[in-house]
Amino acid sequence: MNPSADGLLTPSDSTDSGAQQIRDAIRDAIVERRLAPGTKLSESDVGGLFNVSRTLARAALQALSYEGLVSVEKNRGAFVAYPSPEEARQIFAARRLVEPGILKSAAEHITAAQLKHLRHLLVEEGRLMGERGQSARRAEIKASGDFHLMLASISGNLIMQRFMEELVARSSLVIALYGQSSASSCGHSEHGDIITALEQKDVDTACHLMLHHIAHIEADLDLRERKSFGLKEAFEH
Amino acid sequence: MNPSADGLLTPSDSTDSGAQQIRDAIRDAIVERRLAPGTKLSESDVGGLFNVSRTLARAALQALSYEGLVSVEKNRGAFVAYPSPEEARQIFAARRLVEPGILKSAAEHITAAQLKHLRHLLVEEGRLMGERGQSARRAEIKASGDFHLMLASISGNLIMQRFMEELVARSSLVIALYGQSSASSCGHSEHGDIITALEQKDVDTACHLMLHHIAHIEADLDLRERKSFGLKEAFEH
DNA sequence: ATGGATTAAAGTGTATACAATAATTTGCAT
DNA sequence: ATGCAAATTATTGTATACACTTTAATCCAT
Repeated sequence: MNPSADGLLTPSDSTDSGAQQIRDAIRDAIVERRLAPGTKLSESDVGGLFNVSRTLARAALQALSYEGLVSVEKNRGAFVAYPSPEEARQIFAARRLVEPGILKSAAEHITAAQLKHLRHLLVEEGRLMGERGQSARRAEIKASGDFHLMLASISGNLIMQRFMEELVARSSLVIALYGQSSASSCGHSEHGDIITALEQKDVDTACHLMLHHIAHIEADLDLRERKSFGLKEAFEH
Repeated sequence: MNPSADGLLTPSDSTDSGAQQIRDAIRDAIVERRLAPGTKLSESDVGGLFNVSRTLARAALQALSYEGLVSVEKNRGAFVAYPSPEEARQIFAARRLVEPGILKSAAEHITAAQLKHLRHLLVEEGRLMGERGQSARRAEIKASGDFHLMLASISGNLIMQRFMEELVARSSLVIALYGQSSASSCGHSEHGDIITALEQKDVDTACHLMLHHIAHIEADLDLRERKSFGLKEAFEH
């Protein structure tokens, strides 16, 4: 039985090539934090939820494990990834390493239309910050990531784009686990500043702002080992 | 029937968890260029070669497609990837973007033992350059990549390490397709120079040398669209 | 012979079936 | 009641089976 997965996923009524679809749906659920880290994803449950056989469910889970969003343990099954503090540090180290370069490349290629699109994403993000409720929060989380992904897309490098997709998704998991201030939105204005620097073709400033921005997100994390003690320890004293 | 796969792969006699093993074996075969770009990898053939069912063969091929080493076309099957010139450019752009950062991080963490290990890899690489024959060539290709992977490993970031593994493997495919001077070894001395710079804690120089090195490899490529025209066109005039 | 439609073969997409492993429950002795 | 062992259940690992798509081969008409 998996009560926590009830109604969490949205099996889209579609005509597509199977596993990919399921993978995307589960990924969205993880990134938007409808599925908590550590949640068991049994093949039968996943298959049942999407009305497919275990074969496809398994393929989807396997795919997600390559992205680092799901960890599969031999003979034990798949779980929503539960990144360790060290893993979290490495994820953000990777972003610090990579995002300035992406930004630089994006600055070289960016068109007026794309700049407008970025601004559009920004106001959308702002609007969601104003709204209240679960679904607005989820949309906000996604929007915040989309800003970074849009930059990767503008950079014109598909490989870096896919890599950033992985990093952004995993970041969402890390923030879900270790984030403190519920305001994941704190970085909103920083996004705006980066766009402004881009508009002015000031790449160095933009990169600087980006590093600052990532540092801000990281600063909101409490990366102490969560021992996840069970019942007994939890109620001692 | 797939004659070209005959005797190319080495089904290791092992006790492991199935698909992973097959994936690794095929990846090695691709990276060491025993499998040419475009080669069809049918699920039955792969399964037969490793004495497993299509299920596992398929899983392995799927996994390789996530790494960009194999491309699977719906209802048509899996093929050793045949990167386009544009894809090739993006792979090397990604390396230029990422490797200086990795090198910087490696320089911060490197120990004396690791430096020694790097030097050891270097002499091994040199030794292989001297030898003659297919298997030496393959080993040399692998050794050349291992230098870059070792740096990623030293950087201490598992995520960047895995990313570099993907980039190095795909680079091998690109060189197989578009490389001109058969001497993939031309970069050997440059590897040495980078190590020397590392020894002297001169990170800036090391990064510079690295960028130069990557540029050198790229310069040896002829990135023109290969139309791969068939028979008729090939014999017109 | 050549071109095109039809038919046969081969291969992939997905579901199901069976074997092996891990988790859970039951039963028993203390 | 508590702790351990055996048996039961559930879940994963892998193979096989069947449906569907693509590719190749065959056949006929021109």
